[in-house]
Amino acid sequence: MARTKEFNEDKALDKAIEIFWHKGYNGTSAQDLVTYLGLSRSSLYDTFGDKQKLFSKSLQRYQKQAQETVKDLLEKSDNVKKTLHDIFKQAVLESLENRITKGCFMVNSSVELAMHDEEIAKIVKDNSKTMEEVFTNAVKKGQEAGHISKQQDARGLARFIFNSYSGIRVLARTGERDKQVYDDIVKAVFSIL
Amino acid sequence: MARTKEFNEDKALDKAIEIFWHKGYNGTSAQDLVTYLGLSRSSLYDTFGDKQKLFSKSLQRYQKQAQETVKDLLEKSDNVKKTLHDIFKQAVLESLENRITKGCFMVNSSVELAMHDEEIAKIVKDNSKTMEEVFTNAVKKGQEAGHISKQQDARGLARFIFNSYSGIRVLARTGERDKQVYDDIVKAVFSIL
DNA sequence: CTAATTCAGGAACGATTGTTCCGTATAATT
DNA sequence: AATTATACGGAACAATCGTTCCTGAATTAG
Repeated sequence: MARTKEFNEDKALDKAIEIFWHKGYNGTSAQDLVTYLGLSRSSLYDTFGDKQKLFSKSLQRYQKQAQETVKDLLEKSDNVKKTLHDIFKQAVLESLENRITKGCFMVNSSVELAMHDEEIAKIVKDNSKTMEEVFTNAVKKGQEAGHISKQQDARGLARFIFNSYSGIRVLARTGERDKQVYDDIVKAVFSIL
Repeated sequence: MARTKEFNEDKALDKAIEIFWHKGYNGTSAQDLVTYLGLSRSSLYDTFGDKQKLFSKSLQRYQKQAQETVKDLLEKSDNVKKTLHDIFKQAVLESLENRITKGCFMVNSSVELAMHDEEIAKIVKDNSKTMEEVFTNAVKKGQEAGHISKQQDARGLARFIFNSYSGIRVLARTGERDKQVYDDIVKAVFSIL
């Protein structure tokens, strides 16, 4: 009975992720969104409600994607320490490859909004909890396989790993472009495991 | 010849630090500043120029204060490892004590602005460089005194320490209030040294 | 064909943004 | 006491903010 949408909602969301990731929530205007997503004001508001809802949906989509990638890699891995190392190496590469580094959308959003927006705070908390679980399981697996030291408990190490990862993403956001800096950090982090 | 200022410029700057630290640059309006600093629009603009200049001055003042504190502690210390540990413990306490945690003004500003404001980027870069130097000297001192392992080079460890510190400040900003999480991270960090 | 719905584009909304300007009050210097 | 430079309070600015609404054309299902 009705006309079909001409744009793909998920692709529009991916565009929204990109611009919010780069400019932040407060730094992105409605006009920015209209221009960058390539759809009209009316379509944008009809589809996504308002700016806050669009941001929230974008962050949730980003979280889901990022989480699943890491989770799959670690669950399929038969050498968890190496896989963790690969994940960090990948983060370092991403920090260096683009002239404009965006860091981590979740970290950026935590810093900008978690204190002021309950819904975003909830997403951030969910993410932390899930990632802690993923890393904890991974560390346990590595400890049982003998790849990772059993001197410290798995959850503590998982929290440490996640913290180091956050730090690296902040570093990227500062514009650091010296690979040696990242490599020094990663080296120290993995000297513990 | 002229009327005297009724307010103290440095105290006003400290107020500006507080509100920018809490709400970020884009999240703080001119009205917020007028209200919170307690001076008129005209005085504010006459004294500090514009919002960007006021922010820049605030961040520089914060940097100077924070840097000197850490630098003094480490240079006067005769057990650098313990002093570093104290600095981390202090950061953990600050993350837990206020119902509203502000993280680290420098980290927040890096994430929000370093990509988009060259002047802020310069301050952030300066800060990173100086802090790296301070930590490197501290680690060297600790290594010579036998408190810190010589297995890894001082600069690499310094970068790792700074990175862990950033991570903890992000964690605070996410609203994490479980002391155990912070303690696990600090424990892992210091197991390296 | 009809009815329903979405589309793009833009006008327009009131609110808020950062900033400027002006008249008056005030205090130090002559 | 007169002069003068500046701080002050507040009105006012244009611009932009996020959001709503209207138009008319396009598209689809019944």
